[in-house]
Amino acid sequence: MTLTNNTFIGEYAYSLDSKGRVNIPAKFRQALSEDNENTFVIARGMDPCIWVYPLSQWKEIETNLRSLSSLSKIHRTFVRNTARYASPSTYDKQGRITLTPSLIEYAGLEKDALIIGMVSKMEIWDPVQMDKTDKETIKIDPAAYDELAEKIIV
Amino acid sequence: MTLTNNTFIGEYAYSLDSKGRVNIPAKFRQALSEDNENTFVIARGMDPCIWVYPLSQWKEIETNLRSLSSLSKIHRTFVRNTARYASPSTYDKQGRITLTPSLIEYAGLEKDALIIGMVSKMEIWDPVQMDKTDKETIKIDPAAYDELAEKIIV
DNA sequence: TAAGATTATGGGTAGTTGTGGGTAATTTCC
DNA sequence: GGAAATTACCCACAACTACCCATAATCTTA
Repeated sequence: MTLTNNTFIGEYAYSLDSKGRVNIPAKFRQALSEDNENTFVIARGMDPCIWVYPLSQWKEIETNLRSLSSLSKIHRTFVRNTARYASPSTYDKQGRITLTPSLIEYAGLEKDALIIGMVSKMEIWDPVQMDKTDKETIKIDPAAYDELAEKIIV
Repeated sequence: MTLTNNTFIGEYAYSLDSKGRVNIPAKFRQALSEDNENTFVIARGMDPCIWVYPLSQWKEIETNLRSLSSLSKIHRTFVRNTARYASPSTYDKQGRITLTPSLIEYAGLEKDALIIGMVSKMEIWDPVQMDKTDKETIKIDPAAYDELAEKIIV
């Protein structure tokens, strides 16, 4: 059952094949609205993982990037860092997208790949990196969550 | 897969041949709208790299340059620096553009050339220069950078 | 429960892409 | 005006990628 268009939740374990392809969970594919043309945009995450945006979502980011002027050094750097590692990827008849060697290396992917729904996008993790990050998460200051409480109701 | 007309993202490693030619990534060529007539305009970047605009985009820049008054010294300098080293370049049947010796020298290009999508234009870098610039990026004010990220990455 | 449909994974192939070099046309300079 | 140099255009090959098919495992449905 699909919840809402372009909304992704849940965790899936897949494998990366020798050609750098990973499956996109069927549920996520079904959640993708028509205007995305079966296409995602993969990019570097803030954590050591790959971010996967629906095409339409990425286009919004592109629009915002266009508003930045290259006269400003920090703007140039930001556009470069954001666009540089991004690449569109249409899933094939079997529902797989092809990852770039650069992103595979960045995320430390080898054989296994965890796909995690992040509501508006998804993340692809190497299980080892995920474990490591999970352990660090415990260290997060509870006060920070208190602050979050003001913004969001769970 | 082409995202939007005249929009460039991703990073590509190519080589500069003995005639000063570099390949333009096939994806970038496909993204170029018809009215550009297979032509880009190459110019000095603000960083030590070459900026490559679609012809139509460059025409807009020309319009903006026209609006700057020559009474102001900083305007004069800016217009001069921008226009001086700019030159149109149409790609050949194999998809390569020819760079000018002046720009090759400015960017410090030798054998390898990195082509980076900057959304509305692209950049051509020597890998050594790119590395150097990447390392300087660390010095950028994290607070200002985060603020940008919050605005741009939806 | 059994048959059919869907999903995850592997591999083959034809067309595309990147790179090198060659030749004819054009420009430059004496 | 003619030789030299430069530029634009063309061909060829190797590497790669997108697309296709095949199979096994899983889920759905009657």
